[in-house]
Order: sequence, then C-alpha cells, then structure tokens
Amino acid sequence: MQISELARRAGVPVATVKYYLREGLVPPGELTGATRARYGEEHVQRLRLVRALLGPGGLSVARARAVLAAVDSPDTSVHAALGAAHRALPGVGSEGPADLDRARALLRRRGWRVAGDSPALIALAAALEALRAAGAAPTDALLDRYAEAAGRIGEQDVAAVPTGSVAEAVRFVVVNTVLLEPVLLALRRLAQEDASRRRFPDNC
Amino acid sequence: MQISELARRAGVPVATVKYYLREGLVPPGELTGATRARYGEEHVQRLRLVRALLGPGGLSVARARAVLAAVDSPDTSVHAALGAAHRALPGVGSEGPADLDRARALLRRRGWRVAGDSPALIALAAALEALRAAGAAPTDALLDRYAEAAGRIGEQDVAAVPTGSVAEAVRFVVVNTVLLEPVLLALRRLAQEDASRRRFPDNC
DNA sequence: CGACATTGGGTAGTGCCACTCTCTAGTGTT
DNA sequence: AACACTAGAGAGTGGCACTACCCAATGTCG
Repeated sequence: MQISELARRAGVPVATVKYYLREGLVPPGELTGATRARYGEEHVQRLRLVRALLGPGGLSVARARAVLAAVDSPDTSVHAALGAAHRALPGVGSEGPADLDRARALLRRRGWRVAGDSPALIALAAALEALRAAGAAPTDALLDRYAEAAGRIGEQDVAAVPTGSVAEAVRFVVVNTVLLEPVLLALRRLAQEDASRRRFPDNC
Repeated sequence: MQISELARRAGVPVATVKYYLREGLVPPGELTGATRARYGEEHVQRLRLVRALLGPGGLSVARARAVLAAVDSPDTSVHAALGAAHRALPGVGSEGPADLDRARALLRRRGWRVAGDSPALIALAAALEALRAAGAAPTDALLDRYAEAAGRIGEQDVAAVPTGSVAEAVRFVVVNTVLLEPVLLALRRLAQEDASRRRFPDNC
C-alpha cells in the first residue's frame, strides 16, 4: 500500500504521516523505487498507536518517540520498559522544590519499594508540593486511601501483563501505562459526579 | 504590597504576573494612583493557586480561567462547581468517534448515574475508543476493577468536602479535583513499579 | 508514446500558546 | 532634580504540531 492509502486507513492526513516518518514515530516503508515505498498492515497499526499516544495519551512527539523506542527495542526487559514509559510520561519536570519527604513517608507506610530517582516518585513529590503551595495540602488519611486504591490498580496492571513473548509484554505494558491513565481519570470524575449528585442533591 | 513584592513572594516574574492580571486569572489590585496598585496576601495565595493549576494541574490558561471563575462565582452550588471543574479539565475534545456504548454499560454495571452529556463520560468514551484503535482494548473485568477503585476515590473526594461555607466547599472541590489527579497518576505508577519489581525481579 | 496524477523527500510557513520585552506616561523617594 | 519603580498595553519570542508547497522521479492510463 502507498502512503495515501496508509493515511486514509489510519485517518491521518498524508502530510502528517510524512511528518511522523521524519520524526521517527513510524518506521519507513520498504522502498520500491526512488519515489515509491510500500507500507503494510503494521504501519496502519503503528500509526493508530501514535495517534492514541499523542491525542488521548497526551504525549508530546518527543515523549512519544521515547515511549515507542522502548516498544521497539527488542532487548528491553518488562521492568525496564515500564521504567522507560514512566520516564517518558509528562511528570512535572524537576523544577522548583518538591515534598520528597512526604512522598517517601507515604511509600514507607505502604511498604512499596521503588528506585530512589523514580520519575513517579518525583512526580508525586512535586504534586504534593503544588498542593501545599496552593494551600490545599491533603491529609495523610486521604493520601493513604488514594495510595490503597492506586495500589490495587497498579497490582492488577502488572498482573494482567501477558506472559507470551517479551516483546508482546513490553508493548502491553507501555500502551496500557499510557492509555489507561485517561480512563482512570475519567472514571474518578464520573465517580465524583455520582457521589456529588447523591450528597448535594439540589443546590448546595 | 506592590507588584514586585507580590511577584517575589509567589516566585513568579513580574511580567508574568502582569500577564495573569491581563488574562483575568488574578484579580486586579486596589489602585492607589494612576501607576500604583496595592496587592494583599490573598493575591499571593491566588498566584500560587494559578501556578499550581497551570503547572502540575496541567491546565491551559483558558481552562484555568474557567476553573477559577467557578471558584470566584459566589452563587455556585457545590455540585455545579464540580461540573464546572470537570468541564474545564482537558478531556479529549469531541473529536472523532467514541465508544459511548461501552462507557454507558460500565456505568450501568456500577449503578452510577451521571448527566447524559457529562464531560467525564465523553472523556471515558474517547479514551476507550483510543485504546480500541490502538489495538489494546481492555477487558470488561479490568475496566470493572478500575471503576471500583475509582469509585472508592470519588466517594472519598466528595465525603471530604468541608461543610462550612459553600464558597469554601467550592474551592475545595475545584482545587482537589484538579490537583489530586497528578497525585493519583503518580501513585498508580509507583504501585506499578513496586509490583513490577516483585513480578519481574531481574531481566524478564 | 505522452499527458497526468502521485510519490518520497525536504524546506518553509502557519496557528496557537505561554510567556517576555519594550514602551509610555505617570509616581514615589531621596 | 535625579532616579527607580509602576500600570497598562502592544509587540515580539520560542516551542510545538502540524500543513503547504516544491522538486524530480515515477507509475498509470489512453
């Protein structure tokens, strides 16, 4: 298939496909001449994945490239792929102070062990610091309940990883890590809406 | 206090404070002359809140303005404020198709009742559709467990709303809705990291 | 064979966003 | 009187994700 069909199949403008090719988000097609290349079904899939990462996943082109690099690299371990996905996710760059102590204390209470420079740990510390600065520091009890719910989810995310091939597992981990985030946030909002409707039935 | 001290106290460049004033994210100070205005402690707080919403909260200036409008409006009900916050959050604009049927079925299974045009519902449907397009559609079982965990969190978010004044409750709801999202995402990633370390100890 | 559309590849332009700079006229301070 | 600072507003900046255009080469159809 040629680029115009590839673009049509994936629902992306041709110019944008070319852009993704240039940026290395999509592998080049098989050249059949100086001005022809052949693309396959896997390119359609890849293009859809790219669009999902950039749109709903909320990744920038640069971060998507890093995520896809982990998916592509054949010698990644599953744990390393998860780390790569976490590193590629937007997580409040190391700007400003962060409430690392509180974040570490929370982990200790739950018995979680993570890398000392885990990007997720830094993101948590930054988010806690932002809440503090905004004058809305959450209580430990609230954080613990959040952590308990998050623990259940993370546990199941990892349990659901397929055991077939490493490559398949890596793709699963990376895609689900990124694309289930909007699902989780949407579900939280829906739960809030339902609970709010019940607690504040009319005009409170 | 003058603008330079306000900027220093909040850790924001003077030019940026002026920009926020122009954009209506921060209320104007009390004019004491043609080229002087006085700012108070509440301006420092507001500025910190704005920075938290724009940075860790991940809101655009336009969305932050909408969120803050709900906080400022004195006649908002708590439920309406939550709706305003949800509407202001980035939730995958109504572009492309969405898996509304699956989203509605999920809500039905949990017994949640939400507005038919709830932005969170649309966000969920769009996220599910993105997963499907990326060839990584989650199982119903996984979604249900996500929803159960999210339900616990949403329940507690609403339960934690203070009952003092409506204005206080509105601010609490809006700030927590936005700023606890990065906390939840970070906790999920940390739980994944811990679980992954346990399941894939070495190089799997 | 020749007219015509299409392609790969590259460069440059677009629109948006969140600032950031600069300017003007005015004000408080020394 | 000299100077630093201010409010307010317009213009400029840099980054990003495209998007439009151009070229020579190629395939296709009559």
